[in-house]
Amino acid sequence: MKHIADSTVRRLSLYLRFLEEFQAKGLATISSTELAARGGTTSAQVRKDLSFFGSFGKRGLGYSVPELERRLRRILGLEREWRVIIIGMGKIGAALAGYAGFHQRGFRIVGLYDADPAKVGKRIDGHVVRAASDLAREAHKEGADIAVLTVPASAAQQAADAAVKAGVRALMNFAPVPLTLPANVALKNVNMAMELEGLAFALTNPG
Amino acid sequence: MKHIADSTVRRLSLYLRFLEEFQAKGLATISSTELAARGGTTSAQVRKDLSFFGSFGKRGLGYSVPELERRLRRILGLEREWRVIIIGMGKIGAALAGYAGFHQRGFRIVGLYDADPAKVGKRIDGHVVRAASDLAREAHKEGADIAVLTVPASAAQQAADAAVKAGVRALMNFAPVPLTLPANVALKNVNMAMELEGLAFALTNPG
DNA sequence: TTATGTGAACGCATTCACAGCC
DNA sequence: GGCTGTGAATGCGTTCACATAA
Repeated sequence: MKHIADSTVRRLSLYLRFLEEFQAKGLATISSTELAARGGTTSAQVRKDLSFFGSFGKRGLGYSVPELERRLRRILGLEREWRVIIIGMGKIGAALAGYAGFHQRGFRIVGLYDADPAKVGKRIDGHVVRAASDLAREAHKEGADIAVLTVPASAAQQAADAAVKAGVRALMNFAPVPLTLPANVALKNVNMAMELEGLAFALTNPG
Repeated sequence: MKHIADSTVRRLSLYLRFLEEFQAKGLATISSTELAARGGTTSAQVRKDLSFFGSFGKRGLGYSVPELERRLRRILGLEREWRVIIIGMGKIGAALAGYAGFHQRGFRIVGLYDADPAKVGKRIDGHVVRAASDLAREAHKEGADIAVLTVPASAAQQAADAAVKAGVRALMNFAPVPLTLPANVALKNVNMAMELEGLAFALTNPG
């Protein structure tokens, strides 16, 4: 398949959210213009985004809400369940363990890990925290697909390596360090402080 | 000033992190090539990013680490302290209240808010949680610059409006809804579930 | 008439390549 | 010689505009 831009994938996620709302309202069809208005983009953008994956609409009418929703689910890979582990049970990690937004989207937490013996064995949101040293073995057994890294920067690369060894093929990294990974492992960096810095920049350089 | 791309600002934040590391190692100068290697980009990209703001380097030599660090701080608006409030003391909000990464960067928490009376009055990381209904008055008094929104989707727009009324000029929104704001208010949306969906897409459509 | 699907045009971020300076 | 700074070239995502279909 043609390469799809990151920005396109983000918008597809957005469209899916809006479609769920429209679905809940009982609307049967929706036009690219309506979807665009809801998502702060343009109708041409919506049509172009969808056209990468096929022709789902009816000319003169628009898109069938339930059908487009189903198509987007399939495109985004949300028709199956994804098994997620979280490594690092600090505040952010523990908060994510109980984040409802994950579960709603078919992401299932199958393991929580921490290197601190004081935390190992404790229960967080119904999961027993396991020792980081058991990660490779346990996570492999659980068939983990995705790992969320909420460990200190100094431990991030090691944790990532262990996750990869356990068969994880995608990482969401909250640690503020660049990770080195095999080419076939997907990576998404999230950095709260950097987001705030973006806002500080916007406030400092208005316009 | 010329318009600066979002992606450029992100990289500037990255460069600053790396400069701090180099500074800690006692290195006096650094080349665009070294900075690029550390940040997963190219030397031309580094030089172009910096050139938007002036000429900080020495031909044949590179950049002075402490000077470039200072310059980046100024560019990003990190020479002053920013006053931050967090609205919504659910798990994510409470976790962010204690996130060290904010404080290290000069972001100071000046208020925590929640609509739930059961939470109001409680202490979280040294701050007393205040009633959301007092937001406009209190936040104004505290001179809040930035608000972090960690409320349910249904409450997000209302909370955003109250924050703006209190004089906040930048919002970091964790709620999965598009916000409508005055043009002069900066906005950054963060959505964990959407990030995970991006990984699911990458796993489903490899290459 | 209405709204999709898409090639073409556009604009902007990235990369190239080299002149200029240390 | 080494590395910056920057116009020029490139590549790519977005927007335009219209042929096409309901």
